[in-house]
Amino acid sequence: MKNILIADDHFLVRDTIAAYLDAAGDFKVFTAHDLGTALEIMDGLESIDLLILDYNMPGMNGLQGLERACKSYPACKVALMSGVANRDVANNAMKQNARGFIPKSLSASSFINAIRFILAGETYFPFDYGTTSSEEKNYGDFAKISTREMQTLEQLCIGLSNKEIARNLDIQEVTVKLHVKNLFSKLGVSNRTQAALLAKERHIF
Amino acid sequence: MKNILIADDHFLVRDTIAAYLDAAGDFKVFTAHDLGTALEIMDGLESIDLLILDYNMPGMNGLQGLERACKSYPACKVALMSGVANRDVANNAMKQNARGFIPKSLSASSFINAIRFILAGETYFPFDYGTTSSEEKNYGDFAKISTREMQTLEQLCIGLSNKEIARNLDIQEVTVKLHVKNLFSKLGVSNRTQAALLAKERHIF
DNA sequence: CGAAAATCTATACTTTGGTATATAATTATA
DNA sequence: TATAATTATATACCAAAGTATAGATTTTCG
Repeated sequence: MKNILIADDHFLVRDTIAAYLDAAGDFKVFTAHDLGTALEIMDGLESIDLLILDYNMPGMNGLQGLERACKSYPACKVALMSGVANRDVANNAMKQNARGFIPKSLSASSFINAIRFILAGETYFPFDYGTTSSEEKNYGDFAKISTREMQTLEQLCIGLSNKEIARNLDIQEVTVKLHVKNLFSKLGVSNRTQAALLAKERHIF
Repeated sequence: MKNILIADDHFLVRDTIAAYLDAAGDFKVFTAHDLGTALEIMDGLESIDLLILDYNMPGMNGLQGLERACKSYPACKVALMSGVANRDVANNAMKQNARGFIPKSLSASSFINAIRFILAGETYFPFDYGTTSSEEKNYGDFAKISTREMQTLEQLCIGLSNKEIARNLDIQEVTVKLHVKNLFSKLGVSNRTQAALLAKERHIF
């Protein structure tokens, strides 16, 4: 049973992956929402076998966060994960001590395989990733959902109205409507019920 | 491993109970939505140990359905289940060959116990049930949800709009609104998202 | 048959949801 | 420091959701 720590600031991405790994059975999964708390967990009781860091995450500062993690915990395998980084970033990550670069465009099964590969002591690097340095797409899974949008989604998932959400988040109702609308397009749904059902289905909340 | 057949025309009641029994582990659960299909299943491959019949269900015609089932399958234990029947009905059911009378007001754990009790060869009858013949309450679980309302709920659970539901059921939008409103009060929720989430949570659809 | 429940529709109304556009302050980061 | 993304707000508008009441039809069942 290997211990894996996933650090990503987006619930949607993080918890979906965590749930998936958990279901695989032979992993014990921990999560963090920024580099700071990730390193705190590393210092804690559990010995982590694999640390997966999101490239875009509070505290990362580009590849500085990766470097810091690699130096602080040389015994731990560290992989960089990103949905938007280009080939240059991936290459530079591997030049430091990263054991792998994981694009979020990976399928779920490929993802598991990549992780097993890295845990086995190999390094995982998709050579065909980002054929051109400046190529940047909107990868499969989800478009980036911001913190505030995620908080809004959380309240959508208990069936609250825009007015109630506004009160809870201490913002205006119009602002809630904005977040809600953006959530719809990012999730690919057309109303709040579908959004809530989708989030529940993927075990986000 | 005992075989149990639950016959109830309301998805909400039937499948919630089925799921609960299934989770208990030592039962194999079958379901039917009216007396006719229940008896068909009885004629089928599986030998049913316990048949639970809803008092209000297509084909039952009061206690006639119970009588018919008891006579057709004397080897099978038959219990009557109801959320609205009064003491008279319960008494008459026991006078026929019913092995038990199960009010829907029963708690989940009491329900399991009642079933084990009956399967063990005893008869289950709650003596304090319906202290007065004419007493009729709205019992715990759910108020009766009609066929049409259930169909509406099903479509709510995939996030459809009233207009879309109306088109699918080939009725007017106002009618859908009526069903939706009735669903809310029966489920104890205040909007369609909550209704969908509740139904999903209880694994109805 | 006759009473009760379920189903359907109509009209009318208020509230909420969802879209659009524009503006601005804040924060992150190259 | 300049640029981009996030967050927030305002105004305005239309569509959809939800409530209420009343009437009509059909089904169910004693």
